[in-house]
Amino acid sequence: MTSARAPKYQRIADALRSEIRNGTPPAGERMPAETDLVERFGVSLPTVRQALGVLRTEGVIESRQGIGTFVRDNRRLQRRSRNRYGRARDDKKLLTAHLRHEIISAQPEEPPQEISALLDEPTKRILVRRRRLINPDTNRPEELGASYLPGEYVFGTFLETTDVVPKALFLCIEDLSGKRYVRAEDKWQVRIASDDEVDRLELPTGTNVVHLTHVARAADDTVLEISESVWPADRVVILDEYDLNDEISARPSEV
Amino acid sequence: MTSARAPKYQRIADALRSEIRNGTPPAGERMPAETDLVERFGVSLPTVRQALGVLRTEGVIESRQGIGTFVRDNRRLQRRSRNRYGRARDDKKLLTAHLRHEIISAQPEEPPQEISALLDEPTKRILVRRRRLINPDTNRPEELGASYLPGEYVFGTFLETTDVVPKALFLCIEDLSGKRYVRAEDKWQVRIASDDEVDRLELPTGTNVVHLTHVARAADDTVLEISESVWPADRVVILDEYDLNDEISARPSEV
DNA sequence: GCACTGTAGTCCTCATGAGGACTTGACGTC
DNA sequence: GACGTCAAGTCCTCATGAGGACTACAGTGC
Repeated sequence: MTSARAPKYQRIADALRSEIRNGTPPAGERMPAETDLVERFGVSLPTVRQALGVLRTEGVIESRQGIGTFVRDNRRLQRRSRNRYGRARDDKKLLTAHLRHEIISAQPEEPPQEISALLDEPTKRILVRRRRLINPDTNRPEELGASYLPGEYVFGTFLETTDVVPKALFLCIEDLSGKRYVRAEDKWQVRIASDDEVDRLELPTGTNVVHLTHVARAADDTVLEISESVWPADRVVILDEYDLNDEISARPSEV
Repeated sequence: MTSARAPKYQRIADALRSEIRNGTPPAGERMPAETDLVERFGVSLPTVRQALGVLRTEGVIESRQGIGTFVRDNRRLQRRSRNRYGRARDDKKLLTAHLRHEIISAQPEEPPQEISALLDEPTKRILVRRRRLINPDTNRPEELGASYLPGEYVFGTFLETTDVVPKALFLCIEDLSGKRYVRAEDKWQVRIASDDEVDRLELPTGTNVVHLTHVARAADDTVLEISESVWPADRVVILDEYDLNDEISARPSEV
C-alpha cells in the first residue's frame, strides 16, 4: 500500500493505522506515548506528531492533552432517513430507539438566516427546542438537534418548557395548530462542526458532521416545523428503503 | 470568535479563513506564498504551514507543490436522493443534469467484500461498469460511480462495452433480465476517500466523500443491480421531498 | 477523612535550520 | 521552430531544541 518513497510520516501513519485495524491497540485504548513512538520509529517528535495528525483528521485516533492518545470507537449508528414520524417497524438494527433524549433549551430565539429564509413571513417568531441524544451504552452524545416551531401555535404552551413531550412532537404541533403534516423536504449536507457542536458532541475540532434540515408543511403549504439534526459524520449510516413503483413514473418501452 | 489566548496558528487560520470568506483571495485564486505569510504574521514557517494545514483539512484551500496554494471553490452540487430513475420533474435547482458522463470501464470484476455480501449466491459473477461525471463548466470531476450487474443477464451484451447506453441503465437491465425493478435500499455513508478516489476525483488526500450504496431488487427479491456513487462530501447537497401520508402510519389521537 | 501540593507523564506550541521535489518560464542550442 | 537545459519560485519533508499546559496520582498536612 505504501510506496517505499513515501514520506516518513506517511509510512508511520500507515503502519499505525493498519495495526489499529488489526486490533492493537483496541478501540478505546491508549496509544503509545509520542516519545515512545519517536524511539520506536527512529524519527523526530514533529514527524511522529505529523503522522498522528493524519490519523487524527481521519478520525482514527483522538488525543487528549495531559492524558494520551486513544483509538476512537468508530462503530456507526444506523439511522433511517425518513423515520422521524415513527412508522411502526421493529427493526433491531435501529439503535437510535435506545437513545436518551435530553432537552437543552426551549425558548424563543431569533432564527438563523438559513432557517428564516424558509419561513413564511407571519411565522417568523419562533420557539426553538434544542435537544441532545446520548447513547447510554457509551454514554457519549451522538446527535444534536433543534426544532423551530411557529410561535403562533406554541407560545405559552407546555412546549416552552424543557420537559420531554408526552407524545411525538409532530402530534403536539398538529393538536395545537389544528393542521396536519402532509409534506416534507429534507436537505442533507456534510460540513465542518461548529464550535458549539464540537463542545456538545465532544468532538475533536475540525470534525465533519452530517447536517439534516427537515421542513414539514401543512396542506396549505405553511411551515409547521423545521428541524435540524446533526451527527458526527463518521459515526452514522443513513438507511432508506422504498418501492420503485412510486418513483418510476413511466417506462418508455411501454409507451 | 478567536480568543486572545488561542495559539498563533489558530489565529492565523482564523484570519485567513475570514479574509477568504470576504473574497480575498477569491475562489480559484492563489494565496500569498508561505514565505510571504511568514513575513506578514511574523511567525516561523512551520507555524504558517500548520495554519494552512487547518484550512486544508477544512477544505477551504488546496496546495499544489511547486505552484502555490489556492482557494477552493466550494459551491455545492445538488442531488436528489431518489432521482436515479428519472422521475419527471423540471427542477432548475438540480444541476446534475448538465454533467458529462464518462464510462471508465465495463468488464467482469471480482466484487469487493461489501458488495458480494449483498449478492445472491448464483449471481456472484458480475459485470462492473465504472463511470465518472465531469462538470463541463469547471471541467472538474464531480462524481464517481460503479454499477455491479449480474453476469447471467449482461455478459456478452452491449453493456460490456464502454459505450454510453441508449436508454436508462435500469431499463436495459429490465429488458435483458425480463424482471422488473420494484424495491430499493439505499445506504449513505461519509468516509475518507480512497487513493483511487483521490486520483479520479482530483481531491486532496484525506478528503471526506459521501458514499451511496444502492441495491435494486426484483419482485422475487433477487438483486438486479447494485450501484455505488461517490461525491466529495463538501461539494454536494442531498435533497429529498415526500408526502407524509405514506410515512405516518397511524395518528394515536385518532385511535 | 479531607484538602492541598508537588511531581511525573503526557500532549501542545513554536522557533531555527536545512535540504528536497515539483512546476514554470526563460534561455540557449540545434 | 523545436527541443533540451537551467534557474527561480513554490510547497514539502524532517531534525533539533525548548518551553508550556494539562492531567492523574501519590504524598503531605491538617
